[in-house]
Amino acid sequence: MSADVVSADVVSADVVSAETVRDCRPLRADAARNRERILEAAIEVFAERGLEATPDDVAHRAGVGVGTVYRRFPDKEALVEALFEEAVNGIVELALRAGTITDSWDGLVWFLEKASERQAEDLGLRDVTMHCMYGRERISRARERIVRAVNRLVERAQRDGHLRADIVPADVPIIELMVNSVATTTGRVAPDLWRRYLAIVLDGLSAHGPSLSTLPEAPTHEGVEQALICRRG
Amino acid sequence: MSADVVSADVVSADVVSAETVRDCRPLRADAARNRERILEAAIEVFAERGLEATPDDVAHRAGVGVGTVYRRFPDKEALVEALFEEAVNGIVELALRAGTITDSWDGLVWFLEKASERQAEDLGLRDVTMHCMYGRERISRARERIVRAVNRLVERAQRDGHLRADIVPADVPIIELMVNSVATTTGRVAPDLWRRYLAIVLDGLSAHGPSLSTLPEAPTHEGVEQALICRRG
DNA sequence: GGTCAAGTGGAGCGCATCTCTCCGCTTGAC
DNA sequence: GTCAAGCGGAGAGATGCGCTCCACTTGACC
Repeated sequence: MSADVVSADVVSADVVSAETVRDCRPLRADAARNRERILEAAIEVFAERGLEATPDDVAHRAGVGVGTVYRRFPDKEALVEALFEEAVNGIVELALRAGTITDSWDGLVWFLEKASERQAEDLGLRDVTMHCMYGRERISRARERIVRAVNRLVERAQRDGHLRADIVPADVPIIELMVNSVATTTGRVAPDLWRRYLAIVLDGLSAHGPSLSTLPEAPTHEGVEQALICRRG
Repeated sequence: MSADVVSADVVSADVVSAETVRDCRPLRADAARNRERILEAAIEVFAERGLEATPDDVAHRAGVGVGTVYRRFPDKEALVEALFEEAVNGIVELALRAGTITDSWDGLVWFLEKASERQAEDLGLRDVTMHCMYGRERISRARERIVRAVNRLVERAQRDGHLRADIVPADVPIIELMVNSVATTTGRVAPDLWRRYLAIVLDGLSAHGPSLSTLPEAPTHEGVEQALICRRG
């Protein structure tokens, strides 16, 4: 890949991975401005459409050409990593903060709600946390930290007798998967509907039985039908 | 579409939709045999890969050429409809039979389990029942019958005080969506894992609190990780 | 103001993947 | 033996992807 440029510029060839150029020579003013625009556009576009959004979409939203995107980021994966390392670390932080909430059940509930909320708002974040494949290096390390923090949340809630004893930490990602699937499918029609099903699942996880607190707003028959029509293959 | 054949064969042009030919003139022996092979292959292929399986896949599995498939079925949708009308009606039947089970809660649980089971075994059926888009004519009529039968199941279970009063019939397809998403994602690694999450959700739906019956086998951390890696985009 | 590396835009390449057609060859029915 | 019916499968045509290439523009520095 970089081998075919060697003839032109031998010295800088191995340093020039477009991302690291940033701290070698300062970008020209217009280039720096465009870089910011690209990042902002990428955040929006990936949040709306998930990782299936294309670099062309990002470029268009940023008001630049695709070439400009590829000048700053060697490929799509680099762009995704640059964007989502922070966001995934945000989830780690949620899990850690949840551990500081006094009531262990409240902590677990708070984590599941906040994590689902972020993933419902940002389909790119959902894809990055759920489907591994992207971001081997930095992001998957963050994923491991999430696992450890979630382990502690689960064990603590069980020790306190709030969470059913037959739940295991590995249930948590599956539960998030279920809630995500609702958010993905019904998001356009009813952006907060997933909360209702998270509440139902939480009642099923509780060692004390249903919370008896009323569920979030119910879906309409028409709304559900509309949401199920024409969703992504 | 059929307009450009007119010059060749005016008289039969409007009757000759390849599906209806069956009851005009009997197929030649070998053609009839191939038709059966195609249907059998299609059942297998769509069950394994869902509606994203291609007519080429079906032809290959049946040991015939694609042309032969298109000779019998005018297009992919016709093939899908021919296959799944029966299967979707099977779901209607499940809902009706569930209504005859003496205990209304048991009836609802039985329906959700059986319906999920069929959809976990047959990804094509899952796609046909959940995503509308395919099979406007015959299949979507069956879907309406499912809705009516499910309404009755839900109302009966609530009247008897087994199902939480704040659940509505439209919750049922969403719950199936959640369970399906688990079956789809973890199916290869742990084909029965979805039962565990259906059980959790059912505990959340019950007006009496957790069933206290032990949950189906828990997932392993490794299994979950493996299932989340490399799934469909 | 002139110079030129740095930066730009977007047409388009190469690839993959779909659904479906076309046509020369084969075969079963009479 | 005849020939319509049936057959296989190459490939047309559409779509959509990630990414490259290069003629042109522009900001930074003298």
